[in-house]
Amino acid sequence: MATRSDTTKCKLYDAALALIAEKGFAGTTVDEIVERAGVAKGTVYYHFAGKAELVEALIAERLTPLQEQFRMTLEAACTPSAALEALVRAELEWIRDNRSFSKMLMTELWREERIWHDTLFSLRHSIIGYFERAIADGIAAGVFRSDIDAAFAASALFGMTVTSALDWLVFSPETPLDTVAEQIRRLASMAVTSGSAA
Amino acid sequence: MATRSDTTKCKLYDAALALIAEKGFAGTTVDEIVERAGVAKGTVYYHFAGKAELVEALIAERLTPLQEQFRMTLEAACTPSAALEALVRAELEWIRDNRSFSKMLMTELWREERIWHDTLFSLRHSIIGYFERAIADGIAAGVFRSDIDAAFAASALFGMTVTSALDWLVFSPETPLDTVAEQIRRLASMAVTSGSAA
Amino acid sequence: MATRSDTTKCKLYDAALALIAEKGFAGTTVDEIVERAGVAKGTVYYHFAGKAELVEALIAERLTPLQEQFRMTLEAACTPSAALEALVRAELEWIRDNRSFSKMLMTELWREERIWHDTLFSLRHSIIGYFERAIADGIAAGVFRSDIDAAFAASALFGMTVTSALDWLVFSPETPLDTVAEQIRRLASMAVTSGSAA
Amino acid sequence: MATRSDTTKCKLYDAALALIAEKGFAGTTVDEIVERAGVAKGTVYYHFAGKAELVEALIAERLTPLQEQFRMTLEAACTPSAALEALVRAELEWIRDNRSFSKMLMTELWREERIWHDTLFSLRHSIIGYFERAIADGIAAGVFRSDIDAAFAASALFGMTVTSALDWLVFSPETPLDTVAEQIRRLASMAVTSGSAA
DNA sequence: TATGAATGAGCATTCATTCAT
DNA sequence: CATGAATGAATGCTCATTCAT
Repeated sequence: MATRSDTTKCKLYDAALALIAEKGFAGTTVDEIVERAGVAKGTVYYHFAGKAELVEALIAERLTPLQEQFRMTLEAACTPSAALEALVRAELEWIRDNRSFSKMLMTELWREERIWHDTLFSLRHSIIGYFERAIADGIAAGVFRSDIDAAFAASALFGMTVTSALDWLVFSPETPLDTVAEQIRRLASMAVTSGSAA
Repeated sequence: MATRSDTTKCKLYDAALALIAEKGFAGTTVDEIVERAGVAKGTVYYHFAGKAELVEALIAERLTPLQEQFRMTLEAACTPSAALEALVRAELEWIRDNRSFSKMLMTELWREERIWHDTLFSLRHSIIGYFERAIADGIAAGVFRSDIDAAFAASALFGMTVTSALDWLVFSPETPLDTVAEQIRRLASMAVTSGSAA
Repeated sequence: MATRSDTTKCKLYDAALALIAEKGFAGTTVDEIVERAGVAKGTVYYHFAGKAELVEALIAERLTPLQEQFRMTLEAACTPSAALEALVRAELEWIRDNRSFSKMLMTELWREERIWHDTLFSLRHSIIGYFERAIADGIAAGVFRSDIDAAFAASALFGMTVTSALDWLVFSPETPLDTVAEQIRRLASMAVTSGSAA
Repeated sequence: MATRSDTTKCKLYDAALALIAEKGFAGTTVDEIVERAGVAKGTVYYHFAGKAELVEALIAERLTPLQEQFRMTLEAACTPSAALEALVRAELEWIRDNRSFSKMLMTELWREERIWHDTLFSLRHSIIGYFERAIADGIAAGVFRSDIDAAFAASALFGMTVTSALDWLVFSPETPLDTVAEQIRRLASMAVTSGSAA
């Protein structure tokens, strides 16, 4: 099933991802990518229209499983609180396991002129959508406070998790994921749980 | 007092900032910067050692007032809760008023090879430090829960605010700052306030 | 009789001719040729040694009938004047019916480094030879003036016809061939007919 | 008056012209041009948008004097016959003195996709216009036959001259210009002069 | 203090050709 | 007889930097 083309593309994806995470898109040359992938330069242009399109294809290919994972995470959870916790954990795990990809996403997400801008933004929107659904469910069920905007809170929690995750991986990678998840859980659950406020 | 040299540098700073925010550091050429600044190409190299050094100087010049503002914000607040709220508001205001700069910071922060990497990271560290101090004060005073790590929570709140701010500016810039600040205040205050947890 | 090989070659000839007429030899890629011909890239190299050799074979294949037509035209004419007129008409007809080929000939004729340069020049020489023979016959018969060089006049008339034909096809293709032929006949016959000069 | 820029551009024009006449536009590399011109590669792109634009500028720059020469030639002539003869002679002289340029014109004129296509065609049109005016004057004056189309005859004579000139330069460059001019004069003057026809 | 023509190493991309199937 | 994935030398172009004025 894995054709020769697929194998070659995969080698290119891996090489490009590792290099771009380290040096950025503009800082990575096609020469470096093909050298790392072990193919000739022309091969990139046989399979893709150009360097940017290679990255676009890479993003599309690697992002589908991520979205799928989030979808399943949300479906598996019984309560809104559990769903939120599971989503945070899934996000942390994915960032930990796809560090290169996460870093690339962080640095390329806000660059508006890139051709994969739309792909990236729709991903972001769809992921935050899962958080939003969990929060909206919690509000409807009365377990989450009703004076917050679900969409706003979703984006805020997502950003909190990303920031914490990157801090974690850069400054104290030896900390177990559970500890990080627990810290975020405490902050996040309190932030949205209904009850007495300040 | 404003010498001709200062005027020229300022024009270069403004031009570079606007362009880099839009297209990134690597995507912005010296030609574009000097054209927008209305000076000749050689002028950049008369005032700075190179393109990177121009940006480094720009960052250093624009960062001092930011830190100063945070310092004063923290000093002016009476209670830890008020301090946290004021810091969030200061962060939001700054991002709103320095949108280009914020965007540049977001995209360049994680690029390790850049010469201003250290400057940027120490800025981040210092800003988060203000949040951390407010949270630690609150924990010590018993108004904030003691089962969270002040440093961790500080970074998380900072990231939550940045993410919300960028979402705000990109997707719904017409929303008043007060509304955004209030949403974050609700999430943040609950997150750290001591009381019953989920 | 038409083997599969012949069919494939013919498809390649047609595709190559159309593209080269429009974009020139250097401006046409093998990829474009095979796409238009509907065959795979390797097929070109199965049948020909390379791109240049494909064009060389194409020229050789399409040129034989042209020369044959000129030979028969000359033989069929009774008088030198009629011969000249018939040659002009044959040239016009061929250019009209082989527009792509004519255009390719025009642009490639003066490119000395090409491998088919000799083929093309000998063709040109042979065609002009037919004109020359008709003019020389006319001079010998006393119906054409004797103060012109037959070879020179042949080349001049040939060039006049080509130029007029291309102008015709490019700028006023709706004009009937007869009108064009008649105009050239008037200019040409006067040019060579013996009588009083200016 | 000759600025540094002008000097550099001129060196590039000379180098490009010589090389393109020999090897064609597509066959000439920018590297070859700059090496022959004795400047660095970037210089081409400092002064022109690209290789094609360099050639476009070259054509525009070298064509103005040619048109001017034709205009003066036509004005200086007393009679239509003399005008025609002078135009033919001017064309021959120019082709002889600008052999590289002529050859480039011949091979690039029919390539429709080039950016200088319009420039080249309007030149052609303007030059043929001078022939046309002379012929039309002769017809009006009764010295040229009235059964030919002035525009058609102009194009035909122009083409006849070009073809003869290139034949001359390629196959018998030792022939004096006067001999060639005289041959063409005989053919051309007879072709258009009013009198008994075949 | 400022200019802008010139530089050249580095880059993305093209494309005729090869070859295993 | 035909394919199409792979190749890599060659090419047009970019752009940070230099320097004479």
